[in-house]
Amino acid sequence: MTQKKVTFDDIARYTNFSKTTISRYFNDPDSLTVKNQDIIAKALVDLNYQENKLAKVLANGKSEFIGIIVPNLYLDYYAEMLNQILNTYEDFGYKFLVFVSKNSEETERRYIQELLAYKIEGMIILSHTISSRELASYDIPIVTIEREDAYVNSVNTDNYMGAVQATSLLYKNDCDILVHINSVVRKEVPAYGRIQGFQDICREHNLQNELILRDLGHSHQEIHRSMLEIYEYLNKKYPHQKKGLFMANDTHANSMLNIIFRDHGTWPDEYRIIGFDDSPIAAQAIIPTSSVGQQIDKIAYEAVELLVSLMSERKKRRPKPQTELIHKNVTPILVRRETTG
Amino acid sequence: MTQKKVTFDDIARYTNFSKTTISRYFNDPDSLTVKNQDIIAKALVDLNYQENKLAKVLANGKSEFIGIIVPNLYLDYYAEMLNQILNTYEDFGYKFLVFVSKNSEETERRYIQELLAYKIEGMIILSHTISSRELASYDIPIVTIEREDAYVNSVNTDNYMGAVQATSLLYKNDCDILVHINSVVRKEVPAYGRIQGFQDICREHNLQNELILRDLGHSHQEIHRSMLEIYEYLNKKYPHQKKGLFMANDTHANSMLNIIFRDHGTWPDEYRIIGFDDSPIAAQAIIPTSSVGQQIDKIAYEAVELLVSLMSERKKRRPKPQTELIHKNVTPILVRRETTG
DNA sequence: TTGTACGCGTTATCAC
DNA sequence: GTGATAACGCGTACAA
Repeated sequence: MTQKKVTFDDIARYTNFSKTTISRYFNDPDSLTVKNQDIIAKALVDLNYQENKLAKVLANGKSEFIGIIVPNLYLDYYAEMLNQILNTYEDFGYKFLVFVSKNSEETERRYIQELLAYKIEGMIILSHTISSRELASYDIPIVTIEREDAYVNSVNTDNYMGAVQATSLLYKNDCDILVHINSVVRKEVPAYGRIQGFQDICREHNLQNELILRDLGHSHQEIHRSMLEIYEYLNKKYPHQKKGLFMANDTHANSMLNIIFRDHGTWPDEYRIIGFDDSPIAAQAIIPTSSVGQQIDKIAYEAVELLVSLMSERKKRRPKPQTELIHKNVTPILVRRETTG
Repeated sequence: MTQKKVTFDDIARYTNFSKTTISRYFNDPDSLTVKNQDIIAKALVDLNYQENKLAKVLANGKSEFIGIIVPNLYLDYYAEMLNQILNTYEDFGYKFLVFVSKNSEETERRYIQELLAYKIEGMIILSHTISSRELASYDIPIVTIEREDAYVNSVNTDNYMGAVQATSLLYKNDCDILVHINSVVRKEVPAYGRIQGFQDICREHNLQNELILRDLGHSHQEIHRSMLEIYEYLNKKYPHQKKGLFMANDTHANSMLNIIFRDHGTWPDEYRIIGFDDSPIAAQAIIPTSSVGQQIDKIAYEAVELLVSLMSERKKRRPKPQTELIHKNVTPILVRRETTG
């Protein structure tokens, strides 16, 4: 049996104050005498009061909701990012309404409508389906993470710097040939910087290098097959040369690593390998794998912090419209393990 | 500049209907003539109406919110479970407010209060900190997943059956000695069934066996160190015997697998190993690892479905109080890979 | 089929 | 320092 909720009216009646005073007890307690504060405090426990934030929202418009759309949660990167975002509740008090979008623009639009219906004050977008131009058309503060961001605020990893670090490390490992293996990445996506960084360093030091960009598949099996093909290709093309592999992520790196290791029965000097993200798999691999570690905690915090500042501006009596977009970059950290010297 | 929102009143004025008719258009459209439906539909786009579900909730009490508390998201198990739970939005329409609890009872209670303040209709609890007895004291439908559930409804994996399958498989692999390695598990937790199942099968077939229960640590490093110790211990105690290892999860299994593989340079016939959960790591390991796969999608769906039925009952004019708790079991699926014959 | 009037639980404005 | 009273946007008897 759902017991009927006790409201400010009940408390007011119980304490012989007015509804207004009860409200003030919560929002500006110091405007009451200490004595009266105690009276109300006691009444709250006596009556077992349960606050109703929805009524509050209706009255003052501040939902303290942030909407989130993530592409999935099976990639460790997104799971950890969501984790870190949710953790910011302790710092900012915003609650999160989370949707997982499965690559359909239409469903994603539905999700956004649903979020707007719940009066979210801002959005954090990690999915890639809807263009930033369309996102910007919603009249609400938005921060994206690691996706095309031409028309919206964003926080991204400095992919270029990450690639520079990774490539330089392979270079210092005296590799004869440097290879970057990645799927086809659009120029507008921050991750494109990984390709640029790789190329720039290779050019700068005049290094023999090869860029392998193609659809590598998504399932473990597909990726494994792709890596197997590439492995054989590299062995044929660059026999007895020391090959330095800069992989697009740690899953790819692990797959390639396993192939090499099983083929040799050990970790051969002929190969060097470095992944991206510093996912758990990098540390848990048969040979702990070097990786460019994204500072997920920092990215998440900065994204929420930025969004909070935008939302706060909105709540002011005379909010200044945002004049120019903010794009923050977070520098990745190179994690050196056993797959590089 | 936040444009002021258009409400039912605006639409009513624009169409010369009353507020009530507009409301009916949304909640019982067939009670209007088709012609009038069209008029209102047109007005909605003309005025660019944006529904406000919070006002709706305040009026009818149905928030369509479900609160979730997960312990973390770095374990693949929880991430995938959350993913599957969020996906049920397409089936049931409930939105999810998610909190990550970091093992403090106090913060978890705060989270629950916050959830209640937003008028959630039910809760799904995956964290372990608060006793089911206390959870039951909240006047709201609750379903837990894979945790102590004496006083609440729950959906769990049939851990006992999983252990039976795993142990039987090792037995059929002609192992001389079966070992179950786990942390210390309380009897009240569903996962305790893994220990029972292992023991029962060993007794039944009169198998030489050993139970290693101890704190194995949480970080990758700690786990690795524990596994190393256990590996050396087993080699010393059972030299030249074929050892069948039933591990508590795939992370442990992978750690042990790597140790064995690096020690031998290949996968020796002297060892058989099987993990639990069928996490990605099981397929991505240097030797694809056999595992007892939890049907996370099914568990998630059943949990939400059960919760929805409980919440629906509540919304009826004369809800029947729940007389007895419901505990559902989902049978795990044995995934055979290369670490068992 | 449509409209009137009030309620949902809180905040905001103005008065005292 | 405290209290009336009117919002906030929608649902729902009850009436017409």
